[in-house]
Amino acid sequence: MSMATKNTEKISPSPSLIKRGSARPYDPSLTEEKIYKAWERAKAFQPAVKKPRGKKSFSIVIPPPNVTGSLHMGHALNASMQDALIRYHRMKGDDTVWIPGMDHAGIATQNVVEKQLKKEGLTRHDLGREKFIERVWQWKGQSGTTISKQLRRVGSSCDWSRERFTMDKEYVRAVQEAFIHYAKKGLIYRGDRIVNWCPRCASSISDLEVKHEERDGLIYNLIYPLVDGSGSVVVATTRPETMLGDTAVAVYPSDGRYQELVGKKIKLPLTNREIPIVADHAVDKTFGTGAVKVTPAHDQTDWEIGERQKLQVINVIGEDGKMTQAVGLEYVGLPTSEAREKVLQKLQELQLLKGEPEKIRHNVSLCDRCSTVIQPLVSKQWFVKMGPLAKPAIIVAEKDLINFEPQRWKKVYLDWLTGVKDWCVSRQLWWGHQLPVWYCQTGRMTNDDKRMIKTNGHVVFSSVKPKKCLDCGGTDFIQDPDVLDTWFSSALWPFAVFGWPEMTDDLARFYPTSVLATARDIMALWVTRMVFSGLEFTDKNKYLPAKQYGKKNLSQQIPFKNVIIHPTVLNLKGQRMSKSLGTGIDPIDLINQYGADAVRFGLLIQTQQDQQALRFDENAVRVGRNFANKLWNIGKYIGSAKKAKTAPTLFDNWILQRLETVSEEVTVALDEFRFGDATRMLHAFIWDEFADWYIEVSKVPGLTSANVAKDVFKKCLVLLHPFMPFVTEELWKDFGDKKGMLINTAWPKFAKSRKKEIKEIKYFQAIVGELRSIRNLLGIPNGTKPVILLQTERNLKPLWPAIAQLSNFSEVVEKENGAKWVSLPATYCSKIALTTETLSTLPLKERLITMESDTKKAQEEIIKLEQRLIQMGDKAPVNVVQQQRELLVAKKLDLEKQQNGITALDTLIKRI
RNA sequence: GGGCGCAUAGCUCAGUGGUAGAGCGUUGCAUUCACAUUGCAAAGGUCGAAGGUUCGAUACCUUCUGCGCCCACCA
Repeated sequence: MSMATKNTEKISPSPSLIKRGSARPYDPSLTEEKIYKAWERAKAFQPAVKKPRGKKSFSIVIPPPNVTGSLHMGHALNASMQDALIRYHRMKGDDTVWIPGMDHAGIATQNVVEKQLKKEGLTRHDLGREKFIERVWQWKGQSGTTISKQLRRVGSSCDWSRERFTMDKEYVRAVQEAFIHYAKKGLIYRGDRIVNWCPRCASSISDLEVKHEERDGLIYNLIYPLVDGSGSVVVATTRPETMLGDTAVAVYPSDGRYQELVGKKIKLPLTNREIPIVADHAVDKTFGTGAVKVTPAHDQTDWEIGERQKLQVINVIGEDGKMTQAVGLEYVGLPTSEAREKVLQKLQELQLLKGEPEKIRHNVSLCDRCSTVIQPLVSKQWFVKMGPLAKPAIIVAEKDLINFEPQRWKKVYLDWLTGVKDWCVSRQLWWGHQLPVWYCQTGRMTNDDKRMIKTNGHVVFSSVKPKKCLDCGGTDFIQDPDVLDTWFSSALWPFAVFGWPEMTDDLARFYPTSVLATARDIMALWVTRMVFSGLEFTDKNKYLPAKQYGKKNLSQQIPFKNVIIHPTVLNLKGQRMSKSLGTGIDPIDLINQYGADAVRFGLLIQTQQDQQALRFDENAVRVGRNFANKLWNIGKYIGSAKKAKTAPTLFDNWILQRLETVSEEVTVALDEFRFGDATRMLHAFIWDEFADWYIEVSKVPGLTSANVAKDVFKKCLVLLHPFMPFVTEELWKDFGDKKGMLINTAWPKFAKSRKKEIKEIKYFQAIVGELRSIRNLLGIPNGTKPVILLQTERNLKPLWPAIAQLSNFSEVVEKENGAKWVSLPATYCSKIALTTETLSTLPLKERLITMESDTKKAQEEIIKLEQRLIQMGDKAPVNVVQQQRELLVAKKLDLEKQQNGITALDTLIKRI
């Protein structure tokens, strides 16, 4: 490597790109990475070491993405919102922190690694648990940084020094602590329950991890003979093989057809068993024959009937999806599909099938992760009792101690918690938090571990292997092989990230958090569980049972004050963005193409209140990119102007007042989480008012002050920074205070505007607009700059140079100084006129047609107004009538001026 | 089956009991100008349908239609 190359590499940090006379347009790829690094170097994302006195804290915990995940548009939107809030509050001077991190995502991650193994022809069982977990950690190390890198690309100002992972040592401790606490409190139990079993994952999965799909199937009618030979009952099923596990036939209690049969017994075909006919309300008497076979072991509803009717439970399908020993030699070991064929064949032989099977479209339950058909079955699982936990979580929402945005989500939250069933928390996976449950192999237990508690059946709850059994002194323990549901650990996220169960400084300082921003699909799965976990575990950070659910107490324990449920990002056709469907867009591709500022801005500007879906339009990102470029060019232009302190002009005062208003509106919008409004307002103000009017006027000498232009621009950069952090930070090098970076600059305070100048400027703008229209209408070539005669209601003489410049006339005059003037159609001006000389060179004939059609429209409007006034009579409020009358007068005047203009032109044409 | 949301310009969406708005797209004009990732101008809408309330409804109420989402045990 030559010395020269080395030297060039050392040239950095550099002055701003503007000063280096950068090529246009603005190129985000030259700035974004450098700026992000500069922020990190400056530790700009970290709060002060100690909490500053008298400062409010503002904290957000990121919804932890799956460790194997990569950024999708939903994440990008999620991050853009959170970062906007974080940057805003940081600038406001709040004690601000944004905690990043990742979720180990039990099933999802395990599946990914299992798929890899499959390619090598291996299963996890070939490796064994330890090796397999090692392998998952390896994969985590490999892919786990992807999403955090991507979050950095977006510009997320997370405090990476506080990054957390749900499988970190400290976090594991929190999870164990929580489980053991529930156990001590008697909220944990183990039982045989019907669960959704995924034969492929070989694990139980929660209701929320099950998806439903409509499929075609066959429904068979089976004939069940009565024991006493007095007849038979016909039952329908889509899964004939489960009949081997039937332990009853159920009918609706008041169903006349079967009244006499209730209490009688059925001789269950293909088995030696006799099963009762029971009456249960769960039966729909209008469906099929009104009699239903009951298989408590393999159907959710049947399980519930079984509970009520005290029925026997016979497991006929095993965890491997094959028939169990319980069915007899003929079927044992058969996959359900084969067992079905065999059962049908047998029944056919016995003439116990009634008619041909019918086609039916029905819902099939599938595993959300691997789309395998769910097999409901009974197995031993650990449960958390939900009743006592849900109650306070319901109360805090009912008392509005949590603010949902949009509000209607409160109902969804409450509905879910109100109907919640006990939570099956055990999963038969290897990747996750292994249950802190130990089974004493000898029978006695000791209590030398503080956290060890005795339960029935020689079970010890402990984070470490117990040393001795309390009762029998046994030292032989086996840990339960199951792991906890991933959501069990995510539920602790808002406080576990701060070091709970230790009473850390961070926990005291940042908990409860300020805002939780998430997509709506994990409302039930996650938000509700964080709330009840928070209420349970953060009572003065001792996580003891909160005895009183008083308002004061609870509000300190709710993990967040605001829940923002943001829209799902869809594509333009309204389809879900999905990699597998090929309907997804990679945000990183967009960032590469347009820059992070553009992507953030483009996403946020498309959001609005109460929206449930966002149809992502790449055009919005282009708007963002163009806007960044516009800022860049404004910067170049204003930066080159000479500094000259002058007394504020009319235009100065106007733009300053508008700025105050916009500052206030943007601030309020941010406080109310209206990101779309905030970005739209800034875009409109900076582009349509500041650039198109103020800066254009500034090209006329003496009408504006350079220092005001700079001040306004500077404030614009501050206001825009939460949304477009990079380009604003880059420009700050030229416009900001020499001392610090924009990220640390104070959010502007605003004063009420007086609005006097605003009316004046509006009038000015209307006149310029009218003149520009006339230019276009008459087809005056751009190169031609005629003199124009103008008479206006207000005295605008000082602004004439500006009017001339902006509407592209050489000069504005007010008196008919000898030349021959022809009046033109006008609305805002009392009189607009051009010389015959100018007009005679123009294609007036064609233009007249357009003008005449315009007058027709005006006439129609007048008629409409007149009719409306008649209709109103004296029934409408006086002020409204008055307003309409004034409107009518104005319209009539406009029409008259237009008609005069047309007549004048017409005369002119005839003369020429 | 229960619940929720949406329907306004070609597209994505604001909005209001009394002139229908933006961005993108389209059309025309403009390139020695900070910016063509630009500027100026313009065209474009029975505000999903039907009733009701009202002097007046795109807006408020009811029903319907279409689309989307969530929850649920239909064999």
